[in-house]
Amino acid sequence: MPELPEVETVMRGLASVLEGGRIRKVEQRRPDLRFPLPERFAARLSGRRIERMGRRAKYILAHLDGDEVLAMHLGMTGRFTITPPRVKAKTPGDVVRVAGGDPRHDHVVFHMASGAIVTFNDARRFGYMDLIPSAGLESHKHFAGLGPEPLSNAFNAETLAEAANGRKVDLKALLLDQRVVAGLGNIYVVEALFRVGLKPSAPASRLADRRGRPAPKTQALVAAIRDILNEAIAAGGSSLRDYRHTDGELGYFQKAHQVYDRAGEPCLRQGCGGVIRRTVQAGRSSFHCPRCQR
DNA sequence: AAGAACTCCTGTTGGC
DNA sequence: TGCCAACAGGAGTTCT
Repeated sequence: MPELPEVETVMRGLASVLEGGRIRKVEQRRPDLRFPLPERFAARLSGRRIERMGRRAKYILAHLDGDEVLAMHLGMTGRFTITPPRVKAKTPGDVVRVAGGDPRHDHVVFHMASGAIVTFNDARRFGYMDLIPSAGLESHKHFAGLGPEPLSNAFNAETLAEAANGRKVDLKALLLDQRVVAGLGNIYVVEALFRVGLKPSAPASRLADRRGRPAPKTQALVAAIRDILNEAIAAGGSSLRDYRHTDGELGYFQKAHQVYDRAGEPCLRQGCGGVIRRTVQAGRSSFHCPRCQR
């Protein structure tokens, strides 16, 4: 569900109440999410100060005192809700319920010294959390293989062409591969390919010439990915079926989707007249305009 | 070893 | 209206 812009938006929302704050107590309501939670998870977090919030790929990072990082992944349906200090719920959990989903899926609850309460809710439990020593973060198994951040200079036409060179997968699969570029998901890949007129099923090798140098459209694709992510972050992240900002407000970037979930609807490019088509690649939906994507 | 298939889990949606 | 299959924004693991 959440891709880089949504994760960034959630992280910023969390930073407003967590950064510089101290964790008073953590309620861990089940032993695992997608993976087992760390040993003595709640006990190890209580009393810790959150020095800084950050993000890497689709991971939200809470840098703790004592040189450990709490890494959190939202999976498909993970969400955080914030109950600010001094909000008195009529019944316990009342405020959280506004946007937090079914209370049965409240798995981890952070009680801050400030009085703020941050609740992690995840129906499908594809999300996970881990406590990792700061020094070993980049070499941790979840992070070691990650490709460059798409908004950093490390992601550019040259590195993308290099990653695509000789690959047999299609463009869709290449861009979803977190080892190639970290943070894209189904929606933004589909949207970026539309912008540059490449169809999702085209071979990834089209991004490189015979020497592994960038092909003509490679630079445009890099630029489109950056633009789309920046626009989405600016808009506060997408809001789809089960996504909410941490404060319960709906996002609105879905209004800007040009092809995603628009099967059968007209292509929005001026004068195109094509009809958006849904296809399935590796069990996942893709959308493209057959007239302007080749 | 790359690439594709399968898997985890629950909620929602669309077709009949 | 009710029922049930299909599908959902992720990604690690297992196969071929």
